[in-house]
Amino acid sequence: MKDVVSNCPIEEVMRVLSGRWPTLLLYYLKDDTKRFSDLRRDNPTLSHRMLALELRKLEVAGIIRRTAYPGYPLRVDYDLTASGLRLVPLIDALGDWWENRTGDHADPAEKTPEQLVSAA
Amino acid sequence: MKDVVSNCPIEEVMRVLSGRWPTLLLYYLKDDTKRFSDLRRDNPTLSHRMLALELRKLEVAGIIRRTAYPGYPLRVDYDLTASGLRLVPLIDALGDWWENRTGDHADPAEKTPEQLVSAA
DNA sequence: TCCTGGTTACAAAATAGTGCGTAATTTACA
DNA sequence: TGTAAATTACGCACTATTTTGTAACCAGGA
Repeated sequence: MKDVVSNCPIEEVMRVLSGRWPTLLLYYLKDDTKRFSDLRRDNPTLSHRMLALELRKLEVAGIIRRTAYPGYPLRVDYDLTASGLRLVPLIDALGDWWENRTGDHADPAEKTPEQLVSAA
Repeated sequence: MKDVVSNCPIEEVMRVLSGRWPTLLLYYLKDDTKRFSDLRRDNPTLSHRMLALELRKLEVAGIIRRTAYPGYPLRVDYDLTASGLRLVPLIDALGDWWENRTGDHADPAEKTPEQLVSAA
């Protein structure tokens, strides 16, 4: 089951946004235009292969724009598209939610679990 | 580099939400309380093992609540916590963004790419 | 024996990292 | 003047690591 076309927008966004790198790259590109080598320097734990793959994925998804200039040495710029920019606050909202989420999974039950049992 | 503690909330949410199942489960539990076996029936492509793993991950993250009743046959209910419910609209927003994102990655450049080159 | 909700061990599959190759021009240097 | 070396953004093949699936096992009562 490789590429199941989902027709569900949420499933599709998540396919693009899942993983460590997409949101990270989003943030590196949020305010600036960056080059491939800039992004690599920005975080060394991201291999050039992954960077290339992720950048392409985000480009195809219309989140970032790739601008290649002719001549050598090569030169390619990356920045967010208008859509990409609109995505940023949504991701921020997730971050805020995470920070402010209550620990209500540990609270004194509101669902009459009189016969509640501690997990196996 | 196994479990890098990120201190970045966005990185942390994405670690929980990444993959096919988290958001799907969120939707199955959005309005109803479900049992393990319900969720399995709801979508057969999710293996028994993965369901157990994902449910635990979401529980630890405070997104869903697990309620186990004593006695056999076993009986365990799952539903969203208050935090989990608050997460739903944020995920919806992502879905909306995806559906309405413009194809501006293909538009007539607004960034003077006079010497633009088609990608390799 | 079946039921439910797991867990574990092992195998298979998907995903990520490493290192080499490449292109066209400039600079380095003898 | 000729040539070797560096530069940048990848693609590719091979390997390492991680994730996921499969199947078997458990508990204890009906």
